[in-house]
Amino acid sequence: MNLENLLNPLVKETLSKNYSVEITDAQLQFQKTRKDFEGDITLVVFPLVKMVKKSPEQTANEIGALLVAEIEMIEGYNAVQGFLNLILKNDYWLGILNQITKNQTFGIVTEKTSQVMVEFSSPNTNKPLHLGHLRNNFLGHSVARILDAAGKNVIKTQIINDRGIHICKSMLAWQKFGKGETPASSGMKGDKLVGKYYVEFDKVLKSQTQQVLIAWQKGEFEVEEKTKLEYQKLATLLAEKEDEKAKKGIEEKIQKLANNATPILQEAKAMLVAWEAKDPETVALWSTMNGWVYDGFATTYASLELDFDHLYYESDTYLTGKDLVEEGIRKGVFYKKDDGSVWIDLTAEGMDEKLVLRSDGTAVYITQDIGTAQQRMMDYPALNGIVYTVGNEQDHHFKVLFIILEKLGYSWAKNCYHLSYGMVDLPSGKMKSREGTVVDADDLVAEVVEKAKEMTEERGHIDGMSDDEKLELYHTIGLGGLKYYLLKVDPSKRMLFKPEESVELNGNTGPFIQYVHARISSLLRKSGDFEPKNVELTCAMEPIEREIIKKLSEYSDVVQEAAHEFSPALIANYAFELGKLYNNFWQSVSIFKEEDVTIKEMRLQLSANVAKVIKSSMYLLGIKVPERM
RNA sequence: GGCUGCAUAGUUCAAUGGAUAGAAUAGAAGUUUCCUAAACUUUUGAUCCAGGUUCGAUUCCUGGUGCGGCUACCA
Repeated sequence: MNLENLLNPLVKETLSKNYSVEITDAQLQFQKTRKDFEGDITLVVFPLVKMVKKSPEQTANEIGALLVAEIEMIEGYNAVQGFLNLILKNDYWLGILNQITKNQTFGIVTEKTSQVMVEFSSPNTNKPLHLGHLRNNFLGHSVARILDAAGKNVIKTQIINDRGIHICKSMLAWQKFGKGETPASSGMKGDKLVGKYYVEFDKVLKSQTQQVLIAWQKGEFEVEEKTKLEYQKLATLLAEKEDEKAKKGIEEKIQKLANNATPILQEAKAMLVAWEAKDPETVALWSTMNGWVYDGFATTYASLELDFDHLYYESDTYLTGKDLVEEGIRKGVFYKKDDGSVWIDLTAEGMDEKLVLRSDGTAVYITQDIGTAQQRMMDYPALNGIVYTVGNEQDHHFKVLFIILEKLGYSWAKNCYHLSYGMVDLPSGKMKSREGTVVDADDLVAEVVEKAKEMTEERGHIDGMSDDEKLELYHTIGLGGLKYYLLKVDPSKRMLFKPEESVELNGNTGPFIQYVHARISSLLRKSGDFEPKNVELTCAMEPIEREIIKKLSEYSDVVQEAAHEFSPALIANYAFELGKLYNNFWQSVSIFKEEDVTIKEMRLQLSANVAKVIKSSMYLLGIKVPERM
């Protein structure tokens, strides 16, 4: 029970009685008391001014006096402008502290009410994970834990994009230039090896595109008439335009046209068709190379401390998607064009037409998404919604997907939610694989762990730890810092990744919070006979202790709000604020030197509860907290 | 061009329509006979522009400026 809910009926009753009017919830606005004022909670009196028929300040004073007289737990008040700051009795807060002490799972809803699926990561199998995937992974994994803490039965999943033109590109390049290279023969991590051939493909594609363009400029066309005419049209247009921006757009279209006309891309496309036709040789190569990638991913996920409950593979679901498209044609949701391609008309929804099946009959991205959603609902009949953790460049895609699902007649479509997050930018700008500015996930983790090692050794707090324990600690600190850095920002916003700040240990960082936990652990170890028990309600308290209990009491609400907003950032901010308050307390109040046993006991309880809530909140972020550091 | 998102201290981020717009970092000045100084204290410094709604706007609405994203038979 939070303070606002507790006070609401009491205040309502008091006011109704004294002013003979019904008070609505809209009129009763509570908010947190700002820290420059004394008080535990603040009533905004502007909505009540008309009722009392006095100035805001006079209204506040009048109501304040009334509440102190009639509500037991309120000890005093002060009125500043239209704000009535209420001060509660010490024993209220000590009672809260005792409740928190008793509750081992404080803030967490343990009874599960409904089932929800959270999808995150979902990489392509043609290249290794990078920084962008890290934000996705940490976000999705954390949101899964937050929803679980808020009372949902959560299934963590991902859709592995294991088929499609992208993996064919790597396969083709390996076939052409690989000379049989394997992870075993080269000592390379599987995902890195496959990624290498994807880059290789891109290089060849680029050079062939140039050749095609040169040929076209000379008037040599070895392509379909349609392409030739299209090119000539664009070339004429380009010559006419003056505007730089318009020119660039046309140039891009020409590039794309030439791209499509290259022999190597034609080969890759043929390979995709062969794969969909289940050509044995193609399928064998496909499964070998995907196997390499999965081994590589497994290593990365393990080091990131991430896990999934159920994996879906696009190769298993895209056919369901194709079937559903057929069904949709019969239902009149989709229509077929003359060339055989299948579309949906979304102009009524203010959008364009959208392709759902290519003219060659192969599936596109959204085809399998339709199939996967259907498959999931069949696998988990009790499922009450799917959360898709995917970057905001796909906002449009998910809008379309959800409309399609609805049009296909699925009632659960309205429970699908796109957890859209902003891109991660580097100080140098956008990450671009073509320009080699992509930050590799494995490299980044190695870097932050190494940095944590250096910093920890410098401090020398861990003498006597075994080598294994030390390695684990460095990993906990480094990875914790990285996760916190990526999670503390509002997910929906674009963020800037500054490498030197991601390994920082001071300020608003993961290690700062971990340090609070390590200190309290040390304290509790030294206190020896400490065990949780009730604090006497008559115990004296410092203002900072009151602040900490107040902050602790907010944890449940923060968890609920984070679940509602799908925002780990709220948890991160909360944990940091709690840690900061505790550090302030630590600095100004002594525990072991305290002679009053009751006070000493209260301070230990307080410390133990701070450690408990920090551990719990960091768990929701997927971050471990050490006993020593 | 169309659709869409964002704009807050030097920098990176906060702020259910409410008080004197908070933190962190960078800058300046301090704190260690005491439970872990990866800490703490003090201090300098900001709402893109112009209107509108409101008792009250960083927040809502309109227009402008700047920066992203989408606008693929890519995913």
